[in-house]
Amino acid sequence: MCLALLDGRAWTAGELARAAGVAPSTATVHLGLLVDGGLLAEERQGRHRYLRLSGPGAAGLVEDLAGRAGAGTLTSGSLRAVSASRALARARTCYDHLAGRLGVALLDALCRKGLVDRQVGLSLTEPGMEWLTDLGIEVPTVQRTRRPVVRECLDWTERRHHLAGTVGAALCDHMLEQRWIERTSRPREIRVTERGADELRQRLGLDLTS
Amino acid sequence: MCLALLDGRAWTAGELARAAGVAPSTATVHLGLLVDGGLLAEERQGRHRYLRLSGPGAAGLVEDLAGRAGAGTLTSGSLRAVSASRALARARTCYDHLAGRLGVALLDALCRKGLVDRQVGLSLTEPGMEWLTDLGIEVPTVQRTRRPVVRECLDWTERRHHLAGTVGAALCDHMLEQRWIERTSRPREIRVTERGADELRQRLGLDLTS
DNA sequence: GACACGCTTCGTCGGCTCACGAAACGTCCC
DNA sequence: GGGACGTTTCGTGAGCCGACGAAGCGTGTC
Repeated sequence: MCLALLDGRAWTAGELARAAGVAPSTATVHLGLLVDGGLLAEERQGRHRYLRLSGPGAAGLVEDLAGRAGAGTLTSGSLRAVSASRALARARTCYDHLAGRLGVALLDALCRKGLVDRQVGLSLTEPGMEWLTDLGIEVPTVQRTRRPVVRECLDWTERRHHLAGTVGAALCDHMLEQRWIERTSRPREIRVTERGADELRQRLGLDLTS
Repeated sequence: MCLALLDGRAWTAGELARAAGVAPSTATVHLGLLVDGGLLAEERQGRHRYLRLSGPGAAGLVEDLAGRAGAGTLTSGSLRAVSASRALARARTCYDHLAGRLGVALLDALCRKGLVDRQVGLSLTEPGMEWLTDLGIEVPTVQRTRRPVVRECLDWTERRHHLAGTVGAALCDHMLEQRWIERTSRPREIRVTERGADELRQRLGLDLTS
């Protein structure tokens, strides 16, 4: 259920129960514990109980645990499940930023262009800030919650890092808004649009033919 | 046992069993699982089995979980336990860097002096690199393992961040070597020496009278 | 108002987890 | 070699965990 919630959206208790393959009553208990423990936040609307990860910290913890546990279980199963997981490996959202091969390639490209620096921790360079401004993205500064502006997040299909933090989230938002990418019917899956491929090639030298 | 191992040193299986208050046979099983899971690394020497956290990533995960679970349990108990935990709250090591009020104050001072920047993630500034060189600390660059040079680590007594990463570790090493601080007889406890207090005041304007 | 629906509460039960002690093994030190 | 010591293996047992279904509650819909 926590993995399902990594898509960053709020799910109802019933959806999570179905996703996990357990009875609704079972889900109620577990979700209650997770809320009590501060990992999930809930919002009640009518007869629905919406649940989401309580914040980036919680998402980070789930990512970390998932990375260690190895989500290798996803790669086996029915044909349908396998092809779905292949699509997810290609491009997906991870909480509120991009993941999968696309996410990893994006961070690589940003580093190659000198927009993000990996030498001393992960940091946004001066050109990087300009590049974001050019795109119309307001460069976020560190806020109350102390969420890092740029952060590395371990990608558990690629086993390499992709870009998280407020910049990762803002970039993902922007790409969705400008229709460089779009969501498919499946929860966390992402598809790069024609326009997105062009923009990424021009702005970052990123070739997505693979 | 994981919390005990956060002191960054290797413990024997028996020590960990005693620390956790379980039978040696019980500890054997659990430690075996943790090693299999990749969280701990082991090293056998004669009849001893030494265990340590497998790396900074593992330490980070334990820190994160401990922070969420709230180590509030430590603050109650016998008088002896309470005074021990007070000493730990004052200054201790966390894996391989400094924690407790000292650790938090150190990071604050570094930021105030402009040696570390909190605005865009956490990063080491140009003056910060010079400051380290002046101390005789070679400024670490990002290495194979991709361990961040500077990283924020949530301090679970102070509920604020202290400095981790390779610089946090190097600084802690240096302070021990130069006897600015020294270990006490208790596992993770640290005491600031006279000399250390002087140096910290002069170099960082850090006053430790509290 | 009746009904469908989503969620929750409660009671129950199987099974797994985790603890222990006894015994064995290997190492180190007389 | 003998004995102390640290660790491991194995068997056993208590207890908790986590699952379910039935029943109940509140909300939305016809």
